[in-house]
Amino acid sequence: MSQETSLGAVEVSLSPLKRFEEYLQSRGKRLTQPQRLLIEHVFKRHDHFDADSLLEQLPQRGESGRIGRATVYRTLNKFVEAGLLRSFTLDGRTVYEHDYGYPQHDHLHCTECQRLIEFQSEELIRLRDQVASGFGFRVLGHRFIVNGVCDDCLKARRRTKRKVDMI
Amino acid sequence: MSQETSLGAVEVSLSPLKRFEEYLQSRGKRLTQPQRLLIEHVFKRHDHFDADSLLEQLPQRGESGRIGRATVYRTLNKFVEAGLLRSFTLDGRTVYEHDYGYPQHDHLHCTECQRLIEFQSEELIRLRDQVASGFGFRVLGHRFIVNGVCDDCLKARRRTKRKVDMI
DNA sequence: ATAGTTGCAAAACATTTGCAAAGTT
DNA sequence: AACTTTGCAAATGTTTTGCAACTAT
Repeated sequence: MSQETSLGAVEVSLSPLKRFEEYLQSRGKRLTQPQRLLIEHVFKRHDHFDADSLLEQLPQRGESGRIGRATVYRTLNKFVEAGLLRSFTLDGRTVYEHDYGYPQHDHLHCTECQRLIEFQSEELIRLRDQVASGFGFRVLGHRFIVNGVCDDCLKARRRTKRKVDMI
Repeated sequence: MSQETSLGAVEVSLSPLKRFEEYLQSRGKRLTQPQRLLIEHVFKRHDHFDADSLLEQLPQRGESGRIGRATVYRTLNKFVEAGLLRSFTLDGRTVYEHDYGYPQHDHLHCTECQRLIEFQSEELIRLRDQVASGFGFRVLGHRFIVNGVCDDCLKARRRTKRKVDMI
């Protein structure tokens, strides 16, 4: 999912792994090696990714063999259920990003370079809740994606403009 | 796409069909019976739908035979390109709604009954553009979907509450 | 031991595409 | 006639599922 702009972290009491263990225990589920490896990999750095790119990044030969595609999908779903990750759809594929320990935010999506720029706006939340309450609607969440062209791509366009005009 | 709440129409000069004909002519494309039938069907009433539900609603035996799934997909794409329809993704499927002759708006999505409630907010647009300009980002559009539980479903829940509590 | 988890391959979905036949201009 | 569109079936791309083997508790 290439480049991105990210916000600062937020203080949390438990590590993602601990948080996940709690989630699993509360439902009689089990923590396994593949899950441990995935959680470590996913929380190593903040970025946006999809199941397939994550799969590609995984070591093809871990000590406990390779991690299958199905496991990646199944585990990502668990992470979302556990509140570790948040997901949304972009061009037909599911994109994941950190949720646990990361502030609520929205995105500017550059349709040229695919970059996702994060931003926070309390005003948006206020507006959302105000609109919803007008409909007697109980808000559980939202997704707000602004699409357009980022600064860098606009600059690149200007740079190329002359050449293009000359054709 | 079941129930919904819709906003009023907006004055337009041309009918959707005329508008589409203009679009086609400007690109040397052709208007056909299936397209005519689809445009008529789609603009008969304002609602949200996906390619498959539209296909199901079509008469299985028109005078010119049946309309195939591929044609529905291809034609919907043309409608979007022509600015007649707008589309967004909901739970992995593409949802369409009127764009031409209909005001810009956003949605509250009830995750219980799947209803889509439309609302308009100029403030949202202002906020969006303000945030974007702070990043030197050129806005082309956005999608904002608030999910939660609608008024009706909340009421239904309350009605059922007692029974549930007694189990 | 008892269940949940894995990896693989197959299945499930939504959508797109190749192609010959049919329709439009 | 020239070229676009259609319908079908096959292909695509993403995500899910069935199942036997494996693993955590």
